[in-house]
Amino acid sequence: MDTYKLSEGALRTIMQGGQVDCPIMQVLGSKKIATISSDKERYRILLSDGLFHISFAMFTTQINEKMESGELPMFSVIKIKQYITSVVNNAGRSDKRVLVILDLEVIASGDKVTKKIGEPEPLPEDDLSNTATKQAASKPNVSHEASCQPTTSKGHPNRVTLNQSLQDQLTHPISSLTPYQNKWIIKARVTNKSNIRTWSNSRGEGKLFSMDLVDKSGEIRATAFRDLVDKFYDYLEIDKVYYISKCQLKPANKQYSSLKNDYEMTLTNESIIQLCEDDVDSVPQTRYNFLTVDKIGQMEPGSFVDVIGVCKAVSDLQTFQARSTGRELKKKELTLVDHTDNAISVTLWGQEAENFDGTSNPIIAIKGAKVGEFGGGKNLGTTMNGILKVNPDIPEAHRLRGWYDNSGMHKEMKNLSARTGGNFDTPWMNFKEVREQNLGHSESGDYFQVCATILLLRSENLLYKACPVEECNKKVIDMENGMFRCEKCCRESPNFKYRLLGNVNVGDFSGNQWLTMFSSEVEKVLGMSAAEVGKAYDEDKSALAEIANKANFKQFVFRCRAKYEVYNDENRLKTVAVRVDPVNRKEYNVYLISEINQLMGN
DNA sequence: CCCCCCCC
Repeated sequence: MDTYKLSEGALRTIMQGGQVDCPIMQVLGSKKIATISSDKERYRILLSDGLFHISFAMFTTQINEKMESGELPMFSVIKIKQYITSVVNNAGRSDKRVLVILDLEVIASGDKVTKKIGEPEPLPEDDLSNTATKQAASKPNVSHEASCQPTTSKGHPNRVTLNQSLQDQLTHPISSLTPYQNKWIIKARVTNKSNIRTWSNSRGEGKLFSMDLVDKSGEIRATAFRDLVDKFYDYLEIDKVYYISKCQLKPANKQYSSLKNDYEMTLTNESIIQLCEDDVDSVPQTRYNFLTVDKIGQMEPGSFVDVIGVCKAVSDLQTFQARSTGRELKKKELTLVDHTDNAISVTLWGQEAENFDGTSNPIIAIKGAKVGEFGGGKNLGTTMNGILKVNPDIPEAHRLRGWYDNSGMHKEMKNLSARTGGNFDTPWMNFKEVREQNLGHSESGDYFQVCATILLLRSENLLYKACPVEECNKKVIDMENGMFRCEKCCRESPNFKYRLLGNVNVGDFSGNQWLTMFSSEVEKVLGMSAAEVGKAYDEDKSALAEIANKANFKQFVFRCRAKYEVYNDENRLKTVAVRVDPVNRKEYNVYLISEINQLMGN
């Protein structure tokens, strides 16, 4: 069996705050850590250097994935390529230093090693204690904090006087930040900064802004509220690099953020932000996680993606009223294509739409575009949190430029935004909204869906004899000689099929409406086939009234098409329930909750 | 503590 040499004694050096390059260690075990909220799982690692072992090593999120995929079974020998130690406040007890592993290489899988190497003992408490760690950490912490006082004099920020190695030792990668330890300093670039926005709702009111922070290891969103807006907004400038410390971390709400981080930060009164002008080129610009256009077809509406493509076409600026708020909206729609030969429609809004110049087919990179769905096709839209760059100087952009100019411009593209014709996105309405919105004037009719109760299903004309020809459902004329004539097919036949015609008044809390329904939908309402209704009628001519009555006060979701039609020289609104379904409570509640939220101003 | 981001 192979033997592996561990870096004996390295843990003592590291846990006292010292540096060891690429130590070799063995994983002796792991334990899932209980985490707050729905946060991803984290592991606490039992780690040995052959001489000592510690039980409070942690991995960053990326390495957690290795843990979950089984790449790091017990007894694995690893090379630790990058790590930091952090002092955590141990709930009032003495502070504790933890080892956070940022990058590692598996030297040998535990399946191969199969046993513990050496006879490691627990690293003595003395080497972990408050005094030892404070001694190791106090000097840089003190000197650094002294140099990181916030300054309001924009033109003359205090110079950071630390030498480079000290800074590197002090600066933590963004990817290592967690809510479980709070003594960190990051060196990060502000890649995006929102406008100052005010809010007012049932929980209070105030103002805020947020920004995106980026370093070599990752990215995170930070938000400042109320008076901290005044304190920091002007000082923080897009594209500049800052030392930042003492912010509060909390799980990120993925619904609202496209950044690749499980956490986001909130600035507090203790937060320290200091402009950094040393070695800023080592801090990257915008971090993209580009998805090729073809992949966007599989994305859920509401999710965020980073995308890069060629602007193949752009619409004129369009202005219209928002149906919900009545606000005037401006948009421009551009068609983005890439080397996968797929195209997708991207909507730009407001100022961004007005300023956008799509001539000469520029390359467009968007960080944090929101995926939408319309008519069964997918589309993208920019949001306030996203970043749009025209002709960015990055390799992906140069590659696309070459592709498009050489061959891409002549290619036929698959349009992911094409409507598939399904009844997607039919808006929910109540009858008051139906009345007020004066529907029915468009060429193809206006669609809406309503959850309503049947007030009256008319038994008159509920049943009719129809042409037996498969695709022909025309009412036949009883020739009174055993034959039935279809005017549409111009032929007589000895038989017919029964069909139903729904003439129904349905209502909700806000009003009621007469609808017509085709046979298939009346069958769903009655829970009987047309043939069954016909049979009951043949046996007892008065059966229809009773059958129709049974439908009353039942509740359904009616998917309706409203359209004005000329009838007897009169233009009247006809509303057809093209689909009737039992109420899907879960789906309907999503709509009701969104209505409630809107009423609450959330 | 926000999180509205719209339309066909």
